[in-house]
Amino acid sequence: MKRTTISDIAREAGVSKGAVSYALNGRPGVSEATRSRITAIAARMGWAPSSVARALSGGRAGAFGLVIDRPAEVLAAEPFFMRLIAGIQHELGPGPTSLVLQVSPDHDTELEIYHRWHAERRVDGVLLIDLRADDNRLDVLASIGLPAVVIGEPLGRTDIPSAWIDDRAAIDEVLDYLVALGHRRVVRVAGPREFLHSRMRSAAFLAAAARVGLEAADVVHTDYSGESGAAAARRALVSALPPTAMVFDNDVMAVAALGVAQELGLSVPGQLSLIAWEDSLLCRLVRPALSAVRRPVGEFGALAVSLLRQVVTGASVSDACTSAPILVTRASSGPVCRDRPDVSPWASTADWFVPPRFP
Amino acid sequence: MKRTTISDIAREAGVSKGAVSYALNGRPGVSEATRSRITAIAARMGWAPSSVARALSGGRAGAFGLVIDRPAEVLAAEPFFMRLIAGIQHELGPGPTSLVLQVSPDHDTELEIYHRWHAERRVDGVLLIDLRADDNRLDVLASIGLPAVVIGEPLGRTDIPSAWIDDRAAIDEVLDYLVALGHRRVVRVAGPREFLHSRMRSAAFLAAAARVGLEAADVVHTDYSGESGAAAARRALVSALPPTAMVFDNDVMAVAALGVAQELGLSVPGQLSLIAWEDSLLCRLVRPALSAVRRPVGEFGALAVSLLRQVVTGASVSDACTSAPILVTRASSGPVCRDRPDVSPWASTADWFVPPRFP
DNA sequence: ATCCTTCGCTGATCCGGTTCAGTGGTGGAG
DNA sequence: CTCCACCACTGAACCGGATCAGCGAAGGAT
Repeated sequence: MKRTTISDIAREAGVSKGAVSYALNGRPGVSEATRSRITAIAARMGWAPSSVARALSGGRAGAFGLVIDRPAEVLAAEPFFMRLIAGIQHELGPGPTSLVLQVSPDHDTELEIYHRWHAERRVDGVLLIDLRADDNRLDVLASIGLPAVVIGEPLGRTDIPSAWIDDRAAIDEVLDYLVALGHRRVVRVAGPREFLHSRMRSAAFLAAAARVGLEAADVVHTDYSGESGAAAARRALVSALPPTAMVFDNDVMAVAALGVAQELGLSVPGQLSLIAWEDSLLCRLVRPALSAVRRPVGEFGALAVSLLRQVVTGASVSDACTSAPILVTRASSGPVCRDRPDVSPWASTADWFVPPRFP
Repeated sequence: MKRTTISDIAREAGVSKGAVSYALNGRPGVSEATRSRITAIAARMGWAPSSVARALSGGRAGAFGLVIDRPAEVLAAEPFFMRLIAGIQHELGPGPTSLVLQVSPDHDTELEIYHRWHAERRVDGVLLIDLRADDNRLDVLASIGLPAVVIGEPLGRTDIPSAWIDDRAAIDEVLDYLVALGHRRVVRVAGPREFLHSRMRSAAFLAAAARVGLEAADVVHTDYSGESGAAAARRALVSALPPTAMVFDNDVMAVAALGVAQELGLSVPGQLSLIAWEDSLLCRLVRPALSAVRRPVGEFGALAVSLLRQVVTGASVSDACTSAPILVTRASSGPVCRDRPDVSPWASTADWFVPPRFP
């Protein structure tokens, strides 16, 4: 199964390899007549450029890399990554650039992967995700000279620009909505404190809470798991002054909290409103269905790819923002129940203390 | 940021490029003393082989390809793919082979991608998923000579072997379990009829139903979506002789059916047992938690990679099976309620006919 | 008619490895 | 001592494109 090369085409057309290269790449150096003749022959012979040969001589690999440093279990649970990947693919399209994906067990391995990819010239640039507060990936990548784009929060760098979603605006929208419904005590159940996006959303939440004059606004950091979301919800709901609304950093924790509320005999949304971050099938399938902030995740990935395209050409690129996330309200959020006592009625009984059901 | 090449090492060591190549690849042709000296220099200079150069001369691309032909929305909803990818990655490890992923909008595009990958020499082989009954991918790949492995069902081919999970055994286990609980009428809500795995599971289901002597065993094919799962459940449950147990081909449909059962006022598992295929967070988070068949999806991907490794070396490989899937029973399945009438009590009322809640 | 420019194309080189035919030197067998 | 086998290594070709200097021919200006 011999594959056709430009040499075959050159022989067939009776010209030199160089002429074929010019013709097929749309570069000047051949006449239009010759170009169309060569193009026709190439099409007839089913030629496609060898990505490796092109990469070797051109210095480009024709691929972008994405390392995901999350446990496999979390990856499977979070639709975010697949939607992101789908968006990346959509932007890459059928073009000459493909996506190389690697799941990394930890942070150090991730750095090793970047080093290896660079040394092997396997990728032309990488997409960075889940930026941490003290993240050294930016410095490492800058030092080895591997182009990169952050999928996350704006950092104001021109060498490593960011694609970002305006979560701050979404948080404002959510709090305005909750306040309009009469909520005065809101708890945010955030992701890991290490993640910059989680931190920034927490800061935005506290700022918005101060702006709208909430009576109480707390932030609890978790590991994104259903278990920790349930635990956070349980602790908040059995406290002396429980919140009337809770905002979660993903869908899994919100669903887990819904289960906790049901165990505690709390009606949702009568006594407790729940809002998830990241709309998903999960949000729609549970009863009551969960209100959620729907973020343009696919667009997020696509935007990052288009930024990275510019960075690898050597351009100085600035941060870019996706379209705005929107709050999708469903049955899990509603007005505060007027006749609800300040101190929860079940706080005096002991049967709410059920063991967590999440194995 | 000049990257070191074997020429740099050769100059440094005072030997030829060829000697360096022999030394670094552990091939005979250099003395042990020279080899260790060259290896040390390479390590000191931070050398890593250029994957493209190696691919160009060696004829191997150093990558495997995976095309996923499912809508982005389904991809996001199904944890299967991410778990599969995680398993693939784990098997590939930090080695010289990486994974190239492509999401395809349709079947024809998928074939184009294979042609392009082959012509571009971008991948050494591909992993095939979601095999269809009249799938021409096998023939196309065989004709262009691109090594492939099926992730799915055993086909008995040696040129394109299969990695497979023994779903038949799992179906036997599920039906034995349901029969032991007293169920006599079971409906299986399957995936699309086009998918071979869906068909084979349906055939296995009907065979097992005959073996254990079920009173009624029906199969309904769907598109895997929550909507169609809900519709299938609704139709089955309002029929004259409704099933007492339903087995679903994924988790999403089972959860949707749970919502339908609640709308119909059916207790789960009192009046209806539900079993999902593919255990997931979703199964654990809903109330009642769903019994599910947990399949070794990660192992599935890993096994396929190891098969593909052998195929690309030109070996004739036979099908390989993963470890057995297991049935994880939770609150959604239980014994048939003795006092349940054969004709459902709600069939006479009209209020069960709620419109589907899935937008 | 001559010079100069531009066009269209050729031939060679390069990218960074792999691989193979040689080649010089060493050592053992005869 | 000679011959031969073998070892360690060299030099060059090769993979399939990209790129560049150069070259002949055509055309325009003078």
